[in-house]
Amino acid sequence: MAKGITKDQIVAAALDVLDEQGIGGLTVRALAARLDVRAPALYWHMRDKQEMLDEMGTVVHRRVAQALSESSLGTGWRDGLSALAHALRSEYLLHRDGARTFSAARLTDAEVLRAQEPVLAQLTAAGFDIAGAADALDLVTAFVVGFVVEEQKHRQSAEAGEARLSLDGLGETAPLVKAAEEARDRGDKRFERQLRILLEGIAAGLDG
Amino acid sequence: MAKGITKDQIVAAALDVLDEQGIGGLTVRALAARLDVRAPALYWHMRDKQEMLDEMGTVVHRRVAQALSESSLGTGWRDGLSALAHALRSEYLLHRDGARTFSAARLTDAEVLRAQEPVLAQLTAAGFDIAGAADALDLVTAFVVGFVVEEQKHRQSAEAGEARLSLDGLGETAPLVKAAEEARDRGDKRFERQLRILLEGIAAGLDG
DNA sequence: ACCTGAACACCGTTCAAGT
DNA sequence: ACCTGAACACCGTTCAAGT
Repeated sequence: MAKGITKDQIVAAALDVLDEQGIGGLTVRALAARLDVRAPALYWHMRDKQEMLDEMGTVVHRRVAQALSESSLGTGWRDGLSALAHALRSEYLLHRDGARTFSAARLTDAEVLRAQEPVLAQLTAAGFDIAGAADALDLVTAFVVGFVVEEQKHRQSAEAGEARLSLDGLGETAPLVKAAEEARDRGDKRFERQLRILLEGIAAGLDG
Repeated sequence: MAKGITKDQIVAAALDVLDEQGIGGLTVRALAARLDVRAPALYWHMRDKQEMLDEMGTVVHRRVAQALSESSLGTGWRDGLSALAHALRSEYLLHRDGARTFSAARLTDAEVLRAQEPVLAQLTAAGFDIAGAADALDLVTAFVVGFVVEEQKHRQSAEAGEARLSLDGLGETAPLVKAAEEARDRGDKRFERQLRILLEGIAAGLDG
């Protein structure tokens, strides 16, 4: 029973393959094998591989929207943007190569954007005009994408046990670069600090 | 005369192929053809394709460092970070798929990091501790990466004449999302505004 | 409607062999 | 030292044919 593969199943399986094999191992054949069909079967359900990647990104961003709608109800614009940032980072971090993969995808469903409505409402209620609200939202989004791209790049080279760039030569002529490298922590605390700085800048636009 | 291909020539040719064919057209064979050799010849000069991508990213970031060292001399931390942001965005925008391609690369030369020294010096001179200076610098970098990734994604789908996501269905239930979409300009002005907001947040950390 | 087998035009990479 | 020819094990995608 329940014969035939659905688009949702394809996307779910693709996310599994992504996690296990990484973006380089996410091939149409590997995906087909996981679904127990031959590769050409997938082309009955999707136009090409890019469409599959776009659908994957849309599903992940739908989850971001879902998490956002569950977390930011009834609070101020700061909490709204913070919830957006956290939801986006969390969903990206859930998947191997998530930031690179999903930030490159193009949404196939405009409904996903609806989750921005309450955040924009909070911002405009606080006194931002619509352009300022859009800037604030886009700024937070760009930061999270850039942050997690870098975060996952480091995480992977660490897991692969790859040689870090030696900073020995910089010790004498660039002591601050070396000190900054050593002072840099990784992970949640760093994200929270930088997000807070960003939100400060947005808040400053209210009275400027 | 001048027989034999050099690593620098390979990287330069690879950047040309990237601009003409995009990241998907940047194959080892296409690169070899441009250099008038057969594909296996390239493997005498590099270990694999990833090393080539890393070298490309390193060259581009060296240019960012160069531009930075020429533009921010003798000014305050704000100008230093602003120059960094502009140099990074400019060099990324110079190449097709630049943000995606180069932000994924891993630096092969620590010397590139030396360009951060004057910026970090400006920040610490202004009163930031080393961790705060590193946060400020990383925050600006993450923003630029995220901003240009999005910028080039939109630019390409526009050039390819691809269908924009229809927002019609959102008109009644998500008017702010629709208004924000219509209010959003693209390009330099938007970048300048968002960068200014970011710098405001960093400045706030000095007295907080 | 949904899937397969076979095939096409590619990939990145290796390696013996050439100069 | 530097490059080629040939080959290997793959890719994404198409399409006639099957059910």
